[in-house]
Amino acid sequence: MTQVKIAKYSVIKQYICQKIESGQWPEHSKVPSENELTEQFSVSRMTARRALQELTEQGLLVRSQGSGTFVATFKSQSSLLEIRNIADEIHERGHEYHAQQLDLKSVEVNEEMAILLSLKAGDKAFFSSVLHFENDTPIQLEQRFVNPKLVAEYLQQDFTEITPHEYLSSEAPLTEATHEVEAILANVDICNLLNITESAPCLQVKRRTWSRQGVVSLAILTSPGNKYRLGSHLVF
Amino acid sequence: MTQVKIAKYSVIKQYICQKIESGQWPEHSKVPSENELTEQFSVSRMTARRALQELTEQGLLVRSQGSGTFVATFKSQSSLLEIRNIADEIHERGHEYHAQQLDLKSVEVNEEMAILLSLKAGDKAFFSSVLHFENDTPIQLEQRFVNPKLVAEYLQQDFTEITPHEYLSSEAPLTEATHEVEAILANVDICNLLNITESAPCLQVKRRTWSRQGVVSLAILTSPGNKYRLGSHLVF
DNA sequence: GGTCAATAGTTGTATATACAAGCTTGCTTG
DNA sequence: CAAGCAAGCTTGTATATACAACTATTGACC
Repeated sequence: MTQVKIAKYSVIKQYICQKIESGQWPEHSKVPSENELTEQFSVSRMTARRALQELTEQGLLVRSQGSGTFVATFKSQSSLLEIRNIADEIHERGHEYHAQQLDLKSVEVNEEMAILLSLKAGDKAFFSSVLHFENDTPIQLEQRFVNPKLVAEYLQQDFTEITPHEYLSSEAPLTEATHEVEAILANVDICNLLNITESAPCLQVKRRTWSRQGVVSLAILTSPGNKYRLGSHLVF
Repeated sequence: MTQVKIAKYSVIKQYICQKIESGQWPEHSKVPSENELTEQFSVSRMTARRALQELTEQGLLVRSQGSGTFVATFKSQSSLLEIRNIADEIHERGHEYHAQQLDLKSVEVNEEMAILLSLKAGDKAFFSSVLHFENDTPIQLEQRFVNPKLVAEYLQQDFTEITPHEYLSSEAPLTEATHEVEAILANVDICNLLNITESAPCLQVKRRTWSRQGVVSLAILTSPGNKYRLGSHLVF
């Protein structure tokens, strides 16, 4: 029996992450200062600092000399990869953006999707489908499959201020996701939705998140014109 | 006149980066230990450590308790984004990989490419084109445009152990790159090269690197079957 | 009431130290 | 010669301390 020693700074990181993930510390809220954490966990300031420092580098926190440490916003966290937030980009082009909810139902999953959602083939999954428009031109069809275990949690939400799709889109901040990008020819139904000919190539992005397992997103972008942009960062 | 104070750990980072970028410290080579940097720069161990630590988090170095710190390999650096290194993936599928150099010539650039390469439209650029095969099936056409200013440097290389295309592929480790992914229908020439029908959709990835500006890569992948995979990482 | 300065609190940088944990090397010992 | 142990190096964790730089608040003064 080997006792795995857990580093103190790692315990503090876990603590802070749990607070953020559970929503107890919302975006922009102030995080305990280095001195407060020092007292609370009976560690030296450098140890407390290390926890805050690393979480800042991971994009969960934002620090400002003189003012304090704060929970980062979603936007600043998802600097690398984002299928969905196309609204900003469209507005930057000076165009109007709006979305239309198409489906919100229960469907039987096929074999591949079953594996991705930790289900058995034929099981029911929650399905949400939204069409995104740029100036009344449909540009992206987004489909989302959700493990029904998460739907219970979903139904407990108060939807007066948030749409169902928005809730399902709001993965936890601690998102580790894998994306698969593929060029496809869409089927008839999708072509009609996106108002394109059947020979037009489309970009399909499949996204699996790990922190909130059981959610798979599928985005189909019309092309050409719609590009999936990625930036990697390496500066200091 | 304000004097900008430069942190000591930052100076050490710059020093190490310069050594790696210039090739003086190749992949896998050992980097000075914390104690050596402590003496060399007359700083405390914690300051030297911070430089190594941050460069490790940025993926330039790899550290191993007990053995030392080493320059990371390309592979471990490009954990996020890589157009080109499909060979490994093909081998993992148990298939054979090989590549064929098609072109290696000078071409006039169009307006768009001129901007990307900091040239004027009609200027000459260096052009390299390589076809990648999986079990004798062409799966990816890769085209590379290079600013002629870099070609001088290119010609000074010793090509006994490295092919021209490999050299042009070996961007500096400090790569900040932007990728644009798009679904397209390839033109006749490319369809012939990739041995696909003209109605088959293709995935086009355009990559611009910033650390070695003046290189633009264009990869065209046949589809379906070829996916462009991305992973984001957030673990501790 | 408005302006400015002092102050307290915050993060940023840097040092010196100590011990733990893992790897490498070389020497001892059987 | 081989096995194994010990020494010495490396990085990892943690503490205590000091000062710098920046911010927001407070309070005094005009």
